[in-house]
Amino acid sequence: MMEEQARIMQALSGVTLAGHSVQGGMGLPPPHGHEGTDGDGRKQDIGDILHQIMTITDQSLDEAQAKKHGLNCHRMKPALFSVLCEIKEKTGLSIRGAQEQDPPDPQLMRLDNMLLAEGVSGPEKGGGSAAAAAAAAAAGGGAENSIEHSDYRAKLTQIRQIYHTELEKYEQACNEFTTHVMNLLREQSRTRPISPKEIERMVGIIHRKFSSIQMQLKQSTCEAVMILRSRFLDARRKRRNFSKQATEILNEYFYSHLSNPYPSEEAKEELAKKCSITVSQVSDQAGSRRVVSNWFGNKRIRYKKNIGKFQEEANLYAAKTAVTATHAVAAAIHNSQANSPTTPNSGSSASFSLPNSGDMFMSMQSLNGASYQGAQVGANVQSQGDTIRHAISQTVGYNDGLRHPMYSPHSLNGNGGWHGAPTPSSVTSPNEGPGSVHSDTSN
DNA sequence: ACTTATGATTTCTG
DNA sequence: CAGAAATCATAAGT
Repeated sequence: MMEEQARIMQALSGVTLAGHSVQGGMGLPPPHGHEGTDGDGRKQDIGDILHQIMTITDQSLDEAQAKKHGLNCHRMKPALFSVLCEIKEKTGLSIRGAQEQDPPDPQLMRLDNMLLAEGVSGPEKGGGSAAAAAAAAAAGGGAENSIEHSDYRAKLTQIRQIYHTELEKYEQACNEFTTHVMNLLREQSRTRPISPKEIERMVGIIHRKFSSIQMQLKQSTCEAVMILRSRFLDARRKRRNFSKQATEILNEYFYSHLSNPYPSEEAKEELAKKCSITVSQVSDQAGSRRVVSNWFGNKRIRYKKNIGKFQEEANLYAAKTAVTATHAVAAAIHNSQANSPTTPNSGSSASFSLPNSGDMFMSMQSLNGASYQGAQVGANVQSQGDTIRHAISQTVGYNDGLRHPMYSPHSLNGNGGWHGAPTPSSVTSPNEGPGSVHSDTSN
């Protein structure tokens, strides 16, 4: 502080009359002479100077420059200067006191966090094209959502680039402006006292201003990202039919667990994996499981609503699984011939406690006119459990007295699950006919 | 253009 | 909260 003052003084003395450096004390008017004529003249003089100073801004540049020079050379200048120093010293305290620490703006923090989370402000994650290629390569077969994903990434990269450019621009402008102001202040410091604190404050103000501009940038960037995101989400929300393969897998599971088509979370996950329903997006896990849940929810209700319509499909998948099951069982039996085949477990996933093939068989019969060539399909139509037993009974001669493999009228309704399971018998003709009840009264 | 299929969402329910 | 049921909105088939 002291040396700064000294510096300013020095600079000043270089400009003004060399001899008149201010002597240590306050630069008040010299005490000699009473409040007489001399004093009045001086007062007048000072008032004049002040007036000039105050009006200097109203004048043209040249004029002002000239006036400034004049003032600089004025004999009273050193005195005034030190007075100003005094005043500043005092007011400076209050300013300093009033200067609150800028609180870390929560809004800005929020934006920063979001930008970081969105990968806009974070480190560059591989070039767009490279990333896209990687994504495409990774996905292999069903890469359609990866393509979308890379599209998204590309757009995000674009946003990021703009953001960074703008940010840099602002930064640069801020620096430029700061140096400019600093120079200005330095220049002015010859005329008026400027403490480093003041400069600091000035710089602080400038920075704050610029950061508020930056905040706007960040905000609009955030908005852009949000829009992009939502548009993407919408695009994803748009119905995309699953791949043939996926529906196949799901249907397989559904029909082979017809008596209890409620896959466990575990099973859902597995199914999701199998179907490569990697519907990216956050929570690949929960998300894909939800997708599977949706599918089963829809399937259950729609199946129940109009069994007839699903008959063909049911037969198809039942037959399919039956075949695989038979093979599996055959293999199993082959492997463990010694073991008593008390628990015929199929290789496929776990627990279908009470497979009641009755559903299918019966409802198939109840199909309106065009009954599906009964016997043959009927045999195949049995769901896994029965098929297995059947196969076993044929192969090994194992037969628990469960029920007739071919014809089991009322499924043991013991299986509570799948409650609404339309009792086949009552279904006689679940309103079939031409205008079958639209499941959805759409719109 | 209209209908059907189908994935998702919303609302309701136990 | 999971699942049923209703509903929405779009894809796909005609």
